[in-house]
Parts: sequence; structure tokens; C-alpha cells
Amino acid sequence: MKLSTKARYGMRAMLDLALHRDRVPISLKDIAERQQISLAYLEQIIAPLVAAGLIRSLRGPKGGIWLDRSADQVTLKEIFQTLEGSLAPVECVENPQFCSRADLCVTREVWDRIKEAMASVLESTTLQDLVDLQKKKNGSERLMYYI
Amino acid sequence: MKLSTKARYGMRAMLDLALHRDRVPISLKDIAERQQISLAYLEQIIAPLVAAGLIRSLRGPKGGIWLDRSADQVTLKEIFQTLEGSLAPVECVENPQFCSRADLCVTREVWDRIKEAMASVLESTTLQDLVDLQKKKNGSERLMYYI
DNA sequence: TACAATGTTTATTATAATAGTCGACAATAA
DNA sequence: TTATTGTCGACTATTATAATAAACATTGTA
Repeated sequence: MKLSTKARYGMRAMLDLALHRDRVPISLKDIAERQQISLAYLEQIIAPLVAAGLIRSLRGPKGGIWLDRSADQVTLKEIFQTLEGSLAPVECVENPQFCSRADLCVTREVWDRIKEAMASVLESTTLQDLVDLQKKKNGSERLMYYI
Repeated sequence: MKLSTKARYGMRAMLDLALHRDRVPISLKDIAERQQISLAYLEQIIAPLVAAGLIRSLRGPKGGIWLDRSADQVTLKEIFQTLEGSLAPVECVENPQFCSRADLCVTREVWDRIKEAMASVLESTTLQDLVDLQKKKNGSERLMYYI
């Protein structure tokens, strides 16, 4: 049960945005270079985040993207769900009619608990928490991330 | 991030075994029928559980499989890991050298927390817990599961 | 106004994983 | 001895993933 690269890269891209809030749009090209993701692929990852209203964008020279809210108002759950869909590890958790056994099956309860455990982590963490973690972690290596 | 059918079916098969502890081997055919899984596919799911020592087996007439331990001694984590591999949602959590950014990347911390949250649920639940849940849930429908 | 620099959208593709099926084989109780 | 079980390996169809690429739309600036 592995995460897709879209969710992995997308989370990195969102953190990159949060770390570079300079009141100017950040170009996809810059993010792609810093995060070592191909520009073309990054475009595909950013698109749903724009559609979900987490990111805003502007085309043209000096264009780019930026967070629509302050980092402490964006939970990782929103990002995750936008890129990966439901948190449920099996379809029947959200969609009982997916399996005819759903109403009798107690393994479903297990998968639901896992969903809730994941939700708890992702709801309680914001982009700002990641920013703080990053700053704390970098210490002297800060320059790598801020220049 | 969805579970494979192997883990889904395998968890059901293990619960089926725990519910039918009658001191006799249970045939794969019976489990396949009750759980609505093809026999051929179920064989593939059972094999790693036997290899992991969770299940024992006997061939021939009246042969079948059974739990090697009592249900309260089998955590769901063991079953999950046997069928699905690591709990880590991204490779770098277990294998830092998977990604060159691993030591600086704080999204990795998020994925690790998710892994731990899942582990917590799966470690703290045993097959016996599922058996109890099932009995409680079934009530009058018990017969469906016990005959 | 022209144009270069950006984001947007859609199509296409290669690779791998999933979810099985099938057939030959091995062991064993009756 | 034989029918009944589990074991093992090969095979296959379908789908998802992880991209690449090309054409297009917008916009700041010279």
C-alpha cells in the first residue's frame, strides 16, 4: 500500500510553496528544479491543487503559483485528499454497496480504524507545522532552502 | 492508496479460520466458498501465511489449514505485513537511501507518522478481537457464520 | 503592438502491478 | 490404491502509474 508519486511530489511542492512565500508568484519551473521533478509532470500535480482552491495561479511573465491561504490554515489532509482521493484503504469503508458483505464484515471495521488513524495525523498537521519542522531541521543548512 | 485484494481477502480468510476453530483442519475450498474467493486465488493468499508460520496445513483427504496460535496471539499487523509488506506508505521511510533528499526532507516525517498510526491500530488488534466483534455484530445472524 | 514567458489542457506511451486462471505435482487418509 | 486435499510455477488480461510531449491560452514588458 504505497503512496503515488503525485501525492509525494505534491506534498513537497506545497511545502516548497510555503517555504517561499515572498509575496510573488513562484514559477513551476523553480519548484520543479528545487524538488527535482520534471516540469511537465509537476504541471499535472499542480492542476488539481489549483482546481481544489488550495493554490492560485497567474500566467505570463513573472507568473506563477502561490498558496491561497496562510500555511497554518492548510491541513495536510486537504492536500492528501486532493491528490490521492479518499483516505479509506478499501472502497467499502466509504461505499458500503461496493461489497455485498459490507454490513456483516468486521474486517471493514479495521480498515475504518486505519482510515481514522491516518485522518488524525493528517488533520492535525498543517503546512506551517512542516515549515517549522524544516526550519528546525535545517539549522545551518537553511541557506540551501531559502536561497 | 488502496489495499490489495490479497490483504483484504487474506484478512477475511484468517478471520474465517479463527471463527471455525473446531480442532479439525479447514479446507481451502470451504473458506473459498464462504468468503466468495476463487480457490485458485485463495491458494496464493494462503501460501505466504503458511510460510510466515501463522497457518499450518495438512494435505490429503480431511486435510486443510488451521491457525498455529490461538487467535488472541495473532495481531493483525503480522497478517498485514505478511500479505502487504511494510506499513510505510513511502519507501524512504524504511529505506533512507531510496531518496537522496531523505535526510533533509520533512514530508518523510509525515509519512513516518502515518506508518506509526497504522502500526498502532494493527498491533493493538488481534484476531480474537475480530472474533469478538463478529459475534457481537451478528447476534441472531450467528447461524450464518457458524453453520 | 509584438513577443517571450509563463500556466493549461489533452493525448500518448512505456512499464509495472494487480488480480486473477490453469495445469502439473505431492502428500495422505480411508 | 485412490480420491482428496494442499503446493508450486507458469501464464495472462486488465488497469494504474509515471511519466513525456505538443498545442494552446494568458499576460507582463519592451
